[in-house]
Amino acid sequence: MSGGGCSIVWLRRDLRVEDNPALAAGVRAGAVIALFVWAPEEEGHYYPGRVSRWWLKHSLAHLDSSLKSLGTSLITKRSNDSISSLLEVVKSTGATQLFFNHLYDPLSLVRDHRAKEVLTSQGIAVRSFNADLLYEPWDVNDAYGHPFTTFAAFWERCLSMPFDPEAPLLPPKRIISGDISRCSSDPLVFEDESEKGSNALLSRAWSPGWSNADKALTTFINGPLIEYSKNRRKADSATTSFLSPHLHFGEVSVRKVFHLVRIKQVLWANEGNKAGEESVNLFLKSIGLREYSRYLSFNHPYSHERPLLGHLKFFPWVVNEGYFKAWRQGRTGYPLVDAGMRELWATGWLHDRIRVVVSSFFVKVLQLPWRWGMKYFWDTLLDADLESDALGWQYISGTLPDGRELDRLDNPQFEGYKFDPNGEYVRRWLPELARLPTEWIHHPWNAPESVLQAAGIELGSNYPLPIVEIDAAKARLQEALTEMWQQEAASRAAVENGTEEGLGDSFESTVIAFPQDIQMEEDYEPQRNNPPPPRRYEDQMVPSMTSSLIRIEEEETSSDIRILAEDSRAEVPTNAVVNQEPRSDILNHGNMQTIHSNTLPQHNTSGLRPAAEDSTAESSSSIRRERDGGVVPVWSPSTSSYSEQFVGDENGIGTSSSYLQRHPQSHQIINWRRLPQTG
DNA sequence: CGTAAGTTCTA
DNA sequence: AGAACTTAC
Repeated sequence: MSGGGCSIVWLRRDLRVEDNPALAAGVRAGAVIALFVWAPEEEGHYYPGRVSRWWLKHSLAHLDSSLKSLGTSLITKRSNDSISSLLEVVKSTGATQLFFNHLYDPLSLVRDHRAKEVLTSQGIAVRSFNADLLYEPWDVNDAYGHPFTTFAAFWERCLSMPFDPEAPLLPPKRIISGDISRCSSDPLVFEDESEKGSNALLSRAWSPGWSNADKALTTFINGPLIEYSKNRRKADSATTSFLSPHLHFGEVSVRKVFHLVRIKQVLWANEGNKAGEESVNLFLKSIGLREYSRYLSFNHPYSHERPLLGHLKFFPWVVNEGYFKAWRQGRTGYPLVDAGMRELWATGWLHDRIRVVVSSFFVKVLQLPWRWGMKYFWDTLLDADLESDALGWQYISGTLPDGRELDRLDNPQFEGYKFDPNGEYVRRWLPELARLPTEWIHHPWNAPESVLQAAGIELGSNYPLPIVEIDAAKARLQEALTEMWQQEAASRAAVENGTEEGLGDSFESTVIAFPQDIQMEEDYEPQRNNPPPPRRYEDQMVPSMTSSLIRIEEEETSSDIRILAEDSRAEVPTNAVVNQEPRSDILNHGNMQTIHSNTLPQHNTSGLRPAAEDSTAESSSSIRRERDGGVVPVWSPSTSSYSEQFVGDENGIGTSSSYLQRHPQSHQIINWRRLPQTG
């Protein structure tokens, strides 16, 4: 027991009692107030979607009942400002300490850093922990101490780190409750009446909550894992782990997953079970990608809204809301794509392979701005996860150094026969095609009229013709790429000549406002090769969390983001390269640099704030845990000049008013309940 | 044993 | 789509 007052354990996306370092620290320190603050407005544009909120609701209820059986209960606060709520709880409970686990999305990095500052200044001892990753982002560096810029190298390093990931902690045996007599819980509303009906079906397929997550993990490890390498290429998701929503909300710790899976791997290796061993490697790789998504987000806090490779700024996206609508509705005329999109809206779930299919179709065939697609995923996926989805879309869009080739355009027809060779998946989600023979199931437009008639299909009527022909898409993609490189070269020349500093208007061409008036009418008319509408400057505003960060800067005089940045510099380890340029300068004239995709990243001076790496290089895990307790990961805008290979992370957001200010309802834009249900 | 064809992979 | 690797004859 330390110093009288109790501790607040601020729970966020770590909704578990097992292997929860912040909770364990609170319990060790004495009496505990377990707190959850629901402040979705803080998420800005990324207000959680319907199914995600459904999950959260149940996960919290589950956690609350676990906490109750351990001796306390979950305090819930409804808020517009997490930090005010923290202060309020401090006041009403007399807490003297705050513990929480790290998050790595851009908003949390800033918010949590500020929380630490504000609470510390009020005399509260604040400690934070790694609970979400095998290794903290700042611990994984190349031989020169620089962050990795490709996944393979990153993951290889993770698997060969000199110290193992922390072993998972057991749940506390009991929790001494802090004094909550004067601290009331707010009722949290996660779904409105109209959403309840749609959500009712979810509980048939999913069981949120940490102990259910644990069961899902065990089931997977003892079942499908061994076949993972063999089966993972099927569109049907029978062999996936189904852990992603659990992992998103931190219902199970990734360290525990890693641990148990590794044990299984050793077992299989000893038995000489090569396939099992390989399966584990592949599964762990998908865990690694999740790690990498946090790593990227930490190193490039704008990666959810801006291509990491600069030239993509100049890609002439097709701004066609008709295409976008057809994609969402599953009416593109490509059966595998459409089946995937129908499954997504009906269930909130999509196999990883199909996510790749529908998103690469979106980017490469329709050439719609990838952020629209990412936003739709955010709104509809049960496991919507900003960092993972940003990584996925950037990978597909070819905006990562190791992403897919820009000019690669996969043919959905061939992918169909690859991932759904018998057409079962298509038939399940596209009943209108159910009677079509397998021979034609993935390319009905080629089917003889008699076959279509026998199957009851009238193309263009009850199932659309392809919205864009693949050949046309290929040609258009080539044109677009040519244009992109020309613009990129022109911009670079302009910068070199000093004619133009930064990007000027050219940047704006990729930053396209999310459509505002999406209606889900069914009377969709396929549009072919419509010229993109003219792009007005006002339309280019980014719907973004970072815009809302700027708003903080503008509106909250007491918490100027520049002050935040300067303060955080105190925590910069001495070996970090610090760009002293103040943020306001950056905003006014971005020092943007663009490069060719095939140039390898060379010097990526990190602008990260691991903070307070005070002790020496001891690698004993107990000491390390102690060290982690003092660290709050902070990304500080003033110090981010990451890599010359990448877009300057601080560029391009210099427009004055925030998207949120102008579109407060933007998160409600997609009313996808009104989509026609299939089946 | 050499070449062709097939398979599997790509964050 | 294309490379790299494996299998078949």
